[in-house]
Amino acid sequence: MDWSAEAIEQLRALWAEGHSTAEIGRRMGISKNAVVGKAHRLHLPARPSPIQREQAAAAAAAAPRPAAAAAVAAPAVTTPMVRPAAPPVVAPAPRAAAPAPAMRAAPPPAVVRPFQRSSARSCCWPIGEPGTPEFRFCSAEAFAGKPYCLEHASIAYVKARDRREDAA
DNA sequence: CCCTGATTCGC
DNA sequence: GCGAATCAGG
Repeated sequence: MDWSAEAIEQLRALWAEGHSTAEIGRRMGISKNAVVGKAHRLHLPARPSPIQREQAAAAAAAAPRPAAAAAVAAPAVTTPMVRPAAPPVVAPAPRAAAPAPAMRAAPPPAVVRPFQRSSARSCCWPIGEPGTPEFRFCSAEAFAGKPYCLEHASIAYVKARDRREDAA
């Protein structure tokens, strides 16, 4: 896997959209290990892993402060709709700064058609982290009725293999 | 057994 | 830097 700028962009985009590492791997034709390894090296915001969640929970149980205990006891508001649930107040984890990546502000760079107006023909490939000020869309001229420019369409439309998440 | 993500470590 | 192997959990 040569991690070209596009590849990294795609990884970032998919990661920011909250896809599982295996799913990202499937889409990019690489292993989930490659995905998670690269993500780690890129210092992408770690999403709550089963393991860490358990460890945090164990830590919470081990050192139950009143406030934390109350938080745990409470139904903890509603579960976010996005799958990678942000580590809520419940976790007094040392890695507290978990930035809750999931925002789903970005159109999935996949077969799903985002908000493509018939008149709008600028590429809506997401650039940057959704939710950050830097986040924007490519906005280059889109390619022949597609929501993306030629460059991004080439990486957006990937082999329709086993995609479970966006198979709308 | 399917899945999840993180870390390790030889390359 | 890369990613398979491995770990650790659901």
